[in-house]
Amino acid sequence: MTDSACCPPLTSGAISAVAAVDLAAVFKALGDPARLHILSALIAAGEQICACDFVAVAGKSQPTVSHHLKVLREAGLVQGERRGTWVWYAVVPSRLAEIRRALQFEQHVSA
Amino acid sequence: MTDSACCPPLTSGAISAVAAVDLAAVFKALGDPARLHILSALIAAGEQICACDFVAVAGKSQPTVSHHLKVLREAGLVQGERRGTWVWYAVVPSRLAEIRRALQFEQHVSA
DNA sequence: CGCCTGGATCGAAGTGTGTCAATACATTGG
DNA sequence: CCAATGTATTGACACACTTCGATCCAGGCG
Repeated sequence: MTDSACCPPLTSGAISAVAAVDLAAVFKALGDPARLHILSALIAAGEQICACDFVAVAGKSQPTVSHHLKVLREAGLVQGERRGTWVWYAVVPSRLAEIRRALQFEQHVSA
Repeated sequence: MTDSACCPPLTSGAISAVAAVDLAAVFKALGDPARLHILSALIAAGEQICACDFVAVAGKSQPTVSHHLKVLREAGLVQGERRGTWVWYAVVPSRLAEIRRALQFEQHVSA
């Protein structure tokens, strides 16, 4: 590294290693079209949606959809509630808000 | 599908297929800790950063960092400008704003 | 109780991604 | 023009991810 020419003392970055891994995990969960379709349907609906509908929404097989729902669940983006035979899913708005907040990355632009 | 019991006419979701693929691509670019470190450093700095610094920021080899910078570039998240021997990178704020907006997914909650 | 349906899990195949060593390209300096 | 340094590309390898068929688990219904 040519310290003399171009290098401010940054070196460690502004985000912690664990925070980076955590955030990356959430973004990775969002980084699939099928999962975005599911999430979009949930948000557009504004209410719970039966898991059985996501097969049509995502255009994927039932096991695949179940897998995607698990990923979204583990990312804290959706919540599943068993109601009799069916499982109803809902978005977790606070989680979405968190991510939006993270996306401005402490960009405290001096208000 | 048991239409009688649980299925509203959703079926197609609220986001188009192409939009889903596009958005997913951006989120995929954000879905790596090394890239988040780079982006975070850029935003925290609030100014351009020499590419040579990212090796320390990300803790990865020079080719790996170059690869990540390419991914961020192609996602429209950062911009590189060659200035003599070095290349200086800057974040693209409008792109970040776009993504934050997408994250509320047309949640026009009846305003 | 046995059956049926919705949902999750398992196993496997194919593809994509992160990583680095080696190398090529670009620009400055002698 | 050649050497030196910063950056990008290539090739290769290991690992993770998406996908689906087959199977298993759970809850209602005859």
